[in-house]
This record gives sequence, structure tokens and C-alpha cells, in this order.
Amino acid sequence: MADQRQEPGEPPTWGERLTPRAREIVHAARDLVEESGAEKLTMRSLADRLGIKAPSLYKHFPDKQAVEVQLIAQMLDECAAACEAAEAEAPGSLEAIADAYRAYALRHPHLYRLATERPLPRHALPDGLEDRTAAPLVRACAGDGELARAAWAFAHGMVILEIHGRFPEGADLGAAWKKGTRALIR
Amino acid sequence: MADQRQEPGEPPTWGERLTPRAREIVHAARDLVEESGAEKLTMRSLADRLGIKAPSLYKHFPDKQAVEVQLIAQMLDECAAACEAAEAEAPGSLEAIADAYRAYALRHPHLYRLATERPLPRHALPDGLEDRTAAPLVRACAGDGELARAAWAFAHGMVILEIHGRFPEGADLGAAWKKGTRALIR
DNA sequence: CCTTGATGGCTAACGGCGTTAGCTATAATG
DNA sequence: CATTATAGCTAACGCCGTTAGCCATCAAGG
Repeated sequence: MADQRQEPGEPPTWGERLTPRAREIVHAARDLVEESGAEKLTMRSLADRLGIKAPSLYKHFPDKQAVEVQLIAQMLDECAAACEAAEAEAPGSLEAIADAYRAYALRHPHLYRLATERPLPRHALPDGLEDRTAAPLVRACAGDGELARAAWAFAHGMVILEIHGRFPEGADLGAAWKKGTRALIR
Repeated sequence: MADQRQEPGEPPTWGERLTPRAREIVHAARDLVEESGAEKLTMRSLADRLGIKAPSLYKHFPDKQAVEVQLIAQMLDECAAACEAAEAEAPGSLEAIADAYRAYALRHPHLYRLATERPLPRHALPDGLEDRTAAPLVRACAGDGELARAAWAFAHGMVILEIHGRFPEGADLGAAWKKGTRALIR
């Protein structure tokens, strides 16, 4: 009955560090999502890929959402890292950070959608992760929060419309991207 | 057996004009979505609201997606109308059109999400509807397609992040909106 | 007037989904 | 050696979209 949290030690409580097996499960879930999209992430398909049955997953996570939260956290973490790297290479350049953001999102479209198209489970996310993801952009905007939010909106709108194939067929999205980022800088 | 299309007259074939009963169904579906979100739109909940059983819906629509397509078409149509009205009142003003777009989206958040967060079923949509929705913005950009796409990306990114509550709690989103639209104009 | 066929309901059921209850084998611990 | 925690299992529930097949109503035609 160690499924429930224990008061004293809280050994591998959900949301905190994961057990090795839980990490394997998250890894398999991520592969599934990146390959086939979040709709194909099913407790049964996930279990299949691990060679077990669906109910066994509940020994490691309380529900499906808890697995998804791990994937969302991964996306935020990696996206933050990508932006931080861009910042390190071209300090203060909003354009460099935006480019890194777009490149990451387009490299992981299904994961990006998963992390982005549902209410953020803030309470279940590591403390400060959301802020960390936003920080490089805010710094590049020299603390102008409104500009940072506008830039984020443009970047997100661009990549999510791109991912959904909403733009006309032959459109030069790289050009639209440049136009947008440059308009927001000056 | 008139469920299938008939060759000669094609009386009320799907996608074309709807029968009165089908229109009632779409109306109920819309109410459901606007009240509770697209996740709550269920063939059973929809039937309930109409006082019938779920399988009866299949006398009027081939599947659930066909009902959703009608809602998506409504959203595109109404959004286009809102932008056209703004255009008529302030010809050539990108800001006016953008404001109308945002106002419409925020007035119908669940419908906007439904129409926006899944691959567009282009083949099932009335001809020209997608273009019509884009047209006011393109006109306001004086035919600069790249600018129009950048502006659309900003507007969509802004409202969808707003709808999902992604921005920090106290943020002045009206100010961010103004900053973004104005940056994209000059 | 009676038949025919279309219309639009219905019930029963299927397979897939997330999830729960309860069993069990193995491994670690006293 | 006995106990207990771990991590698997099967069976099942309720909800989902959807299909098959039945039946009442009603208009049109002989």
C-alpha cells in the first residue's frame, strides 16, 4: 500500500524526483508523443511499449496527467535551456532567443503542442520552471514586460500556426518570422 | 436508407446546406461548446440536450467531426464578419481589424479553441471561407503577405495564450496587445 | 383505401479509453 | 524464516464514438 504518500520521509512522492522505473515510463511516453502525437499517448499503448499492462502504470503514477506533466516539464526545461544557450552566444539579442525558441518548437512539434494547448498544471510543475522559461526573453527585452509578452505571443502564434499547417501552402514563413521579430525589436 | 448520398439531386448532402433538424443539432452543439468547452461536446451529451439518444444523431451527420466542422465554419464566418465590420468602420486600419479579431476570440474562447487547435478540415469547409477570414488583414497590410502573416501570428498567439491563462497574473494584456499591434504597423 | 418508402426515432452492442479492485510472485528486511 | 513492500497481473466499470437493426409516423401513388 505504498501507493499513497507517506508523512515522514516522502520517499519518491509524485512531482518530486522520480524512481528509475518511473523515468523509464516517462521516456517511453515521450517517444510515443514525439513519434505519433499526444492523441496516441494512451495508458494501454504506453504499457504495450514497456511490455506491461496498463493498470501496472498506476503503481508508478497516480494518473495519466501525472505522466503528461513530466513531459510538459521536460519541454519547458529544454526550451529554457535552448533559449539560455542562444542568450549566452548572443547576449541581449531578442532575435537570437526567438530563433532558438522557434527552432526548438519546430523540432518537437508534438511535445510543444502537448505543453501548450491545455491549461498549465502549475501546481505540479517544479518551482520556478515557468519563470525560468520566460526569463531569457524578459532579459532581452530589458525588463519591458509588455514587450516580452508581445514577443512571446508572436513567437508562439507563429510556431503553433506553422505546426498546424495554417499558413498558405507556398508562404515563406522564414520571411514572415524575420519581419515579425524585427518589427518587435525596434 | 437515405443516409448515403444520392447521385441525381444530392438533396441535403453533408457539407452543403443543412436540413432544419441538422441546424438544430448544430445550434445545440454550439451552446454546449460555448458553455462548457469542446471536451464536453459528446454525442451523448449533445443528444441529451436535444431529448434524443446518441445514435439518432447519425441520421443527420455521418460522424462527430461533421458536427464540429459546422462549428468551425461558424467561427470562421463570424470572425470574418467581425473583421469586415471593423474594416468598414476604419478602412485600412490594421489596429482596428486586430482589435476586432481579439474581441471576437475572447468573446468565444471555447469556440475559438475548437476552430484553432486541430488540423483545419479544409476539404469540408465552404469554398473561400478560409480566404475570406484572412482577407481583411491582408488588405490592411496592403498586400504584404509576410506582414499579414506576422500580424496574424501575433494576434493568434496573444489571444490563445490569454485564453489559456498563460500570462502572469497581474499582467496588463491590453498594453502588451497595443505594443504588439503598433510595432507591427510601422 | 391501402400500400410503399422515406424519415427519424429507438435499443443493444462493440471496441477503445482511463481507471479501480483485488490477486500474486518476487525481492528485500526484520 | 516470516514479513512486507514492490510491481506485475486479470477482471471489471463507466464513458466515449459508432454500427446494426428494429419500429412508428406520415406522405405519395396505385
